[in-house]
Amino acid sequence: MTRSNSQVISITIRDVARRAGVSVATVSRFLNANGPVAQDTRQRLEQAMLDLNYVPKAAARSLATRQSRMIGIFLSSIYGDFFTPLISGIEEVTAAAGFDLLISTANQLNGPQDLPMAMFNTDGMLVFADSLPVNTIQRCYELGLHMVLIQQSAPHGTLIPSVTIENRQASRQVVSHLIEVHGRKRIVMMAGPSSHEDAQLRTLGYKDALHAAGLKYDPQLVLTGGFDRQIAEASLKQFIAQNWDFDAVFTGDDDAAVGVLAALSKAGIQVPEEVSVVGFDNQLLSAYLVPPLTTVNVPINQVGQTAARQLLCLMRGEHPNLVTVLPTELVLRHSCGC
Amino acid sequence: MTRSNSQVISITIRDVARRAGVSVATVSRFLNANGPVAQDTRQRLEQAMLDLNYVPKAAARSLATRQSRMIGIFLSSIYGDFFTPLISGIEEVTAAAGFDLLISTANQLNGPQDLPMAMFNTDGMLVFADSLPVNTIQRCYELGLHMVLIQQSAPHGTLIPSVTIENRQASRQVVSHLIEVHGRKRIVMMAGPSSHEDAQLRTLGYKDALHAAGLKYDPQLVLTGGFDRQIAEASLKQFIAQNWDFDAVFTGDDDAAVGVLAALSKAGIQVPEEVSVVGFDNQLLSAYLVPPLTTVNVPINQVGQTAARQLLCLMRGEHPNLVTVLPTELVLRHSCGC
DNA sequence: CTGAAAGCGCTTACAG
DNA sequence: CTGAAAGCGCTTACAG
Repeated sequence: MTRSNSQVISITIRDVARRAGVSVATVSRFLNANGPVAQDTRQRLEQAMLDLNYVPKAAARSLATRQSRMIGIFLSSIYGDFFTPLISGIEEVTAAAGFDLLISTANQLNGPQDLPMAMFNTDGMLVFADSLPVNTIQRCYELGLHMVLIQQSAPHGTLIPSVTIENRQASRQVVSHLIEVHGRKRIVMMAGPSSHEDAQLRTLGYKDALHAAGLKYDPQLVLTGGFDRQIAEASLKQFIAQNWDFDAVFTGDDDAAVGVLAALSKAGIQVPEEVSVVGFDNQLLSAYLVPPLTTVNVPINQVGQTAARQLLCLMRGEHPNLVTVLPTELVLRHSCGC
Repeated sequence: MTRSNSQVISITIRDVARRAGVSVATVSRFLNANGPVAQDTRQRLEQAMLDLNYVPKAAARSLATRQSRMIGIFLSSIYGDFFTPLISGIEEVTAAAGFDLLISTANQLNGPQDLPMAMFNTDGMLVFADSLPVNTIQRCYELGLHMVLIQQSAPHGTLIPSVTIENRQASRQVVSHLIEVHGRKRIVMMAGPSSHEDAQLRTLGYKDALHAAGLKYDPQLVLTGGFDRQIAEASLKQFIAQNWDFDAVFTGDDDAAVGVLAALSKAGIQVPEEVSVVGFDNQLLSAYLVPPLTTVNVPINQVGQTAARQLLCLMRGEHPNLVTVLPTELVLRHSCGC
């Protein structure tokens, strides 16, 4: 490993200027296409950069422009099939606008505002539900940081744009489907983390459906799913062990549905013959489950795109939509009985 | 949105110095703990920073130190349950060392070396198998960029550290299990992308096992799985439609196994009674499949950690291990017949 | 169309 | 233990 100590010789804008016989100002103008440059000068510059293998230093540029060209994403976790399409959607629009992405899972909050310092050096940030305490969000807002909330509405007193989906309506719809089409009456709600706004809304939608059908709401049927395979499996397993009286399960998300399906299978309970199962999110995996999962399509990729666009808006000083609610769609497969 | 135009008033090291009644040099020393600072000076500095809400500008610091404190990760895609634990493992060690992560999926290669320019501004990069053309890797090496390869060995003529796992051996082992324990003889290989070194090695391991058992290698049994649910499902579906003669499937990775299980289920073929299925990777999901998947555990998180550690080594000018091969382990569940 | 010069906000020898 | 000053590599009015 003799090369491990080798330093990359740093080519600067001065080297390029010298080789092309112009000033650094001209090189800069050419680089940023923000000023006139004569045709033949262009040629020489192009050549010089190629010859020298020139790459502008981001740090110097940031310092001069006071922009980092980076956007931060705050996630509660990087795990889960949900985040991949979300990040992917975000990346599509930020990359097109020339921004890089700094991804941070909320595990090391060390800045003066309980934020990783790196975040202060981004041009804006995208904050996913529950990844940051509400008062931290508020302080960032007061400091004037640009940000957009995802799957969470703006804290009281702030005007932070947010992008969410029809959590409550869609939940009501899928549960109503269970009741009306499949005649289910004892429906278990495998609820997500109560601190998540979307989890709360989905549980409310479940109650709405019950109410609309004149079914009584039984708190005993509401279990802890945690948006998590393992937690959901354990929850249902325990439930099955002590009770038998249910004919369907609505899980807060598809991940929980994976756990529910596993628990049911291990207990020898037939899906959908004995028990219907429906999820939420329409993650890529859901079509491959056995049986294929009936769920609610959430345009996750689009959520990411939209949030990124609103943030870009904000950064440009334009007026983004304060609230965006994206539509969902019922995806009927086999696990409900269809 | 009156605040959208508001500028964050930028507090600099000079403001802190002024308020604490010292020079910027002293503030810097305090900040970086790389020089003596009197006890009472410390106190005043601490207070001043708090009062002013001071956050050092990363750009200025980078420019002065010529270090970005960022590490780049190059992935072919961000999709798949494989990458999450990988990134997570990487993050654990880089975060502890004070580095941020810049994640790049190889879709926009625009720098002079077919690399996103942002990558040149990192202090080092982690390159996952097949995310970068070999000659790009070579050029980066020649430029003296610090990097470590994951699941791919160093190109000829280079001394780039790489971190891989026992792909060939483990494949042989799991296929042998199918043959010896479950008496399988017509084993389909659902191969990964042939450009992936690990996919090639897994197919070699499959052949090794056949050879060792005295079974003849039948190229017709090698299908295209692409490390992908959908591709694998389509491949097997077609295979089933025209042929019936197989009693097991070894998939190049667990994702492909998901597709295989789906195809089998739709064709009404019983697993493991009629056909055994085994995967590779031991992704989180595999335990939740129906039936639970027999697979090979790959310490993905540890692969990430190790690669990150080697990179940190390289960046410090130390001598990292040129080749690290991490051990795997057979995970027996129900899909093979156990 | 082009250049000289100030400035962005840090760090780092060097002197004291 | 502390400060003055140069330097990191860009960008951006301003003048020509």
